[in-house]
Amino acid sequence: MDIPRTPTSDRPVDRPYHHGDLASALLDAGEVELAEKGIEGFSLRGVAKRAGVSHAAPAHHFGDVDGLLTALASRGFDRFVARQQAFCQLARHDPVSQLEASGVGYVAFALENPALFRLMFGSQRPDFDSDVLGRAAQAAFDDLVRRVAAVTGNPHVPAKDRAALTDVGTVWALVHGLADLMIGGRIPALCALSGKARDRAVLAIIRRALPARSPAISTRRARAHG
Amino acid sequence: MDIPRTPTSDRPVDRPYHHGDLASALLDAGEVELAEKGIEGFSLRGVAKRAGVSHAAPAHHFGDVDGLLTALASRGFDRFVARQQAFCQLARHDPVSQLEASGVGYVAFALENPALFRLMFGSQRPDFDSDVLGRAAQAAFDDLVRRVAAVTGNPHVPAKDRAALTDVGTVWALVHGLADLMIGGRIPALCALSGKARDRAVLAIIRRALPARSPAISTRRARAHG
DNA sequence: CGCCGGACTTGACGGTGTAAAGATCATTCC
DNA sequence: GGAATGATCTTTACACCGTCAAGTCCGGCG
Repeated sequence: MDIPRTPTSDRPVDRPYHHGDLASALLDAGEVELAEKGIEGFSLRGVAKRAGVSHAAPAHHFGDVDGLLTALASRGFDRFVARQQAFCQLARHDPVSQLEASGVGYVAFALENPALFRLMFGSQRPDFDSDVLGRAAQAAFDDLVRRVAAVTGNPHVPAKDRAALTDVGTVWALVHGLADLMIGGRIPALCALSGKARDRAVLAIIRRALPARSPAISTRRARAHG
Repeated sequence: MDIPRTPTSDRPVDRPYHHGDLASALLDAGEVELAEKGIEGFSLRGVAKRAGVSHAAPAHHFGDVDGLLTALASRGFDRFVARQQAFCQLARHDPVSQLEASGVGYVAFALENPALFRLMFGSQRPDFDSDVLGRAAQAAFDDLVRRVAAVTGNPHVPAKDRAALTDVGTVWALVHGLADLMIGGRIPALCALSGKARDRAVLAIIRRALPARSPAISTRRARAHG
């Protein structure tokens, strides 16, 4: 730290008393804190220290620690869908390839941001009833439903239609489970891989579970067994 | 509290200074604390209070909070495999039915013990390098590998054989993802169900992803795509 | 110019994990 | 039998945490 300071304060003199955009600075600091300390070691005071402000400053903008975590999770969902879209744009444009690419992107995001991913899917602390987070999470879910529907050709929403629920649930559960297990290092043979090799292995697993390329068959088969 | 106490102490007089089996009493209390407060609100002092013992007593037996959580996770894995076996015994004895039942048991355990499940699979705090937890977790993994191998007929271990890795990874990821998403309430249409109806829906999803009943086909198809 | 209100700091309080030292008791050894 | 020993549990203390209340700073409006 070589920022000039007044003799009596730790606050840099070139930064005004009013930060200007402390809220987003706290979000940036929070993301770093989350990535470094993990969700279990996350601390409001640590975030404040990273942003160079007093320990109580975050509460002023986010209410309490859960408020900051909610905002972080919301931001995470935005980047989450963006990451999946990035993978989709590199893939072929048929529905199956798009769904597969989206799944590989899902797993890639999780491995790139393990603590954030755990915050988004494995924590009780973010408030999913809040407007901003609720909307962000719903958008991610809608994306998935849309891509699955493009493959199956079933236009119904999963909440009402049993076959659609089975279809979406299968894809989502598979990809999500893969992401969660790999974050935790529970599949050593898979976690040992990296980069393209890892993406290929993930893709193989996704294809292994979604072998039926023609839409009608998969949904009917699921119904026959139910 | 109507337990008789000495005037100078909060310790009940009918319990000796030495508890006798405090370690296992702390494990019981820890399980309750975990279930009630969740992994995020879990506190060593809370466990000590539940066990009626001083706040520093747990550290003597488990070192620190992570030590207690490690022991709890280990116990959890034991009950986890037992729960799956219970479902298997009620199912038909062919390999496919056994694997399916095991998956339904996996999800059932997760929903019955959400916080414990999250501790076992979604937390960095338990020490999986410790002998007792490492062994318990490995036993659960071995069970899964064995049941999958019984279906595919592939005798290789997943760590060495790519097709076996794909097979086990697929099943595990699917069931695990289902469990984790349902714990988090992320699939409302599924979470709304309960009891037998829920088990049927879970079974439908498992069957949807494992449609290939004959072993050779599935593994070869996975290889052809990789 | 005055002052009003949001932005941020300071100080304090209860709760938490854990290290160190003290108290109690079962066991063993003479 | 009686003392020594060591494990078990308690007490005390400290640093860190989240959060509340009060105080300080400063842009903007009257």
